[in-house]
Amino acid sequence: MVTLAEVAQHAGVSASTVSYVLSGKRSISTTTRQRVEESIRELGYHPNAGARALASSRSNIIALMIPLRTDMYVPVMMEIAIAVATTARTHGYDVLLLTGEEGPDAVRRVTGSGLADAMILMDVELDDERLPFLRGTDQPSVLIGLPADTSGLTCVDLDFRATGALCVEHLAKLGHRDIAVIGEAPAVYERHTGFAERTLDGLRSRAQELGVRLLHRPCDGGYDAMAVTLARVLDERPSTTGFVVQNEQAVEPLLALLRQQGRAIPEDVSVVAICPEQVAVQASVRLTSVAIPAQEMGRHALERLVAKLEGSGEDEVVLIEPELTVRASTGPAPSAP
Amino acid sequence: MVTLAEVAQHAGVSASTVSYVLSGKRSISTTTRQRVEESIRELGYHPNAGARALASSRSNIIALMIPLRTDMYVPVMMEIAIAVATTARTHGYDVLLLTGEEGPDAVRRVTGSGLADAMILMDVELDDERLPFLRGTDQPSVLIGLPADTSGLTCVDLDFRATGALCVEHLAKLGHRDIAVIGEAPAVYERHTGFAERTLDGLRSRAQELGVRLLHRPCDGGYDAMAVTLARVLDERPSTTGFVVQNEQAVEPLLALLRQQGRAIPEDVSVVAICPEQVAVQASVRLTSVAIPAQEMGRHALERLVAKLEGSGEDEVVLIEPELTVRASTGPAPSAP
DNA sequence: ATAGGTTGTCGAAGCGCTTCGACAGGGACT
DNA sequence: AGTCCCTGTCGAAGCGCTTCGACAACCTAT
Repeated sequence: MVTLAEVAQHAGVSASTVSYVLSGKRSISTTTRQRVEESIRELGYHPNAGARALASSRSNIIALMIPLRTDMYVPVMMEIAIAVATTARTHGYDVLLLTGEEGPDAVRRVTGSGLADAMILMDVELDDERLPFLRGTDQPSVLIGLPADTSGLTCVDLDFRATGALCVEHLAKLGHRDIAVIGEAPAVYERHTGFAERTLDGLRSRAQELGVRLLHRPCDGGYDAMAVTLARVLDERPSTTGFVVQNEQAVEPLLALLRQQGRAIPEDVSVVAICPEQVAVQASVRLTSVAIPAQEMGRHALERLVAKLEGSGEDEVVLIEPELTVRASTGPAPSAP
Repeated sequence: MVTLAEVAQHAGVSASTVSYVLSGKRSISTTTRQRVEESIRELGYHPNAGARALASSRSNIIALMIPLRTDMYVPVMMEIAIAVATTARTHGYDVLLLTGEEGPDAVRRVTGSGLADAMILMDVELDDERLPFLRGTDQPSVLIGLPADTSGLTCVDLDFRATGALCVEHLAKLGHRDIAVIGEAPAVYERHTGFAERTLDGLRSRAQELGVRLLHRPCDGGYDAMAVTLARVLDERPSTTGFVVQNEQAVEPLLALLRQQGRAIPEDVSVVAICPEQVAVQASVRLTSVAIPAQEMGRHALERLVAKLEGSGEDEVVLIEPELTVRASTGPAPSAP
């Protein structure tokens, strides 16, 4: 293992000089800098992370807490995680992966040990039990998702209220007066995950404003669950011509079942999905959808966090503006016979 | 920040004693131990990770390098990552998330800086450029996936050769004589990812042994790609009655397209999938499948790695035995008319 | 020419922990 | 009673780095 001291000796300067070359915290003459850099390259020197963390009390590590639930759509989580990790690298940080399993203890452990300089939390519940620990420390943090009380917190999320509104608007404009909402798995609502409720909120209030009837049903992923849910919906509201789906695992089943019932998309029924782009374009019908900008969320979260670490970040709730892309799954409501 | 010294003072012992209580590396009398533990609790002490790493030259961190490609099935990656992370915690390790982006440099950086004690690599190519760096360091590592040359490496993977064989056997036993293999995206083969080729190997050699005709076609995910591929396959080999799919994104499209052509599953055609359990049971037909045991792979990899860190692990290739579960998508080949 | 300000470099202290060798005290033996 | 060996504890060194204050050397403005 090559050490700073060895580099210093090789370059004929003191250790502190090498350190300043590395950190740029003091000015160094060009000649010295070059000599040092040359030595570093020649010896293949890599600063020791532990020593650095100890001396500077910064680890240059950011903790990312991801859920280990399986009822959420996994690729979105993954995409966020990867966006966080790659963006972190561009700022000189590495990412430590924590699973939700440990819960609040993980927060304490990581902040207490100085393992990470800051943390990003995903899958935030409305009344998340990790929040007190976050508020109780001066370690910067960013949530992906919105809790009920955001005071003193920085949060990044898609504006799901607006997303809901957007979906209803689109369908209403096409003349649909009876809309069914196929939601996330019941467990997601039970645990009071903010985004699901906020979407619903947006859907409902816009529907009311526009005089559209709304029927919301949570639904597990897969064909069987979707079949049951769809049957109930059509039984209760046979006049339904518009669907909003917010559950990636239910999208394809819904399309298949509608087709199976002889309802053509978009001639007889229209479907709007709230899902990642990839799902929308790879589905059996190219779906009109509001995209979940996973990458953008990850990147945003990380950048806010870095801003806070550098002292310039204020607490703030960043809501990403939703965008609805019209594709082949929506069309004018069939006129009454 | 509470330090070791403060705990020691509070408990009326020396710092080293506290350290030994924590590490258990020397015997401590019960009374002292209790007094120290009490102080630790009372003061809310957490050992400083940096100091620990510096003094002991062990960071208790394991690096996990995940691919950031999108042509692989993401949930599997995620599941492996989570299994690694949770298993790591039970052994006292944390996990650092590296994305494939940095490539070999990341290996150098992490081993050089002592940031991590060991690493796990996913998405290994047959002639992976990270391998020289792995072989060139004495830091333990485990690969998930198999490169061409496994000498001096520890690898964990599903036995994809056996998996391929198993699929053919099952279909052959049911009387199918013409089998089409819908494979991963072309890019996966082009990059020489081991598992895809090994599966093909297993499929082919078993097919030959059993006198079954095999037609292999790579295929991108989604409906459009699948439609093109399927049309070609049926054109070239109209007598095809059995399908093996190794591409999660192509499974549902395949099923839908077959149905659309009026081919009933499993009466007219049989389909065997190589995919995670969840995909198999959530599909529109419950699929006969060979499961990809993501969790098991992650857990295995981590446990081998910990064994190596503790000095007892030998280099070794661990191939997980595939299991074929019969569900509703396979049945006897239709007898010739 | 001198005071004052820059700029570039160095030495030393110290971050919080682990670990080694030393050693006091108490059995269990001769 | 003396020796030996445990067991439990302590002190000190040191891990590799950052950072602070000091200071020499030079430059500029009087």
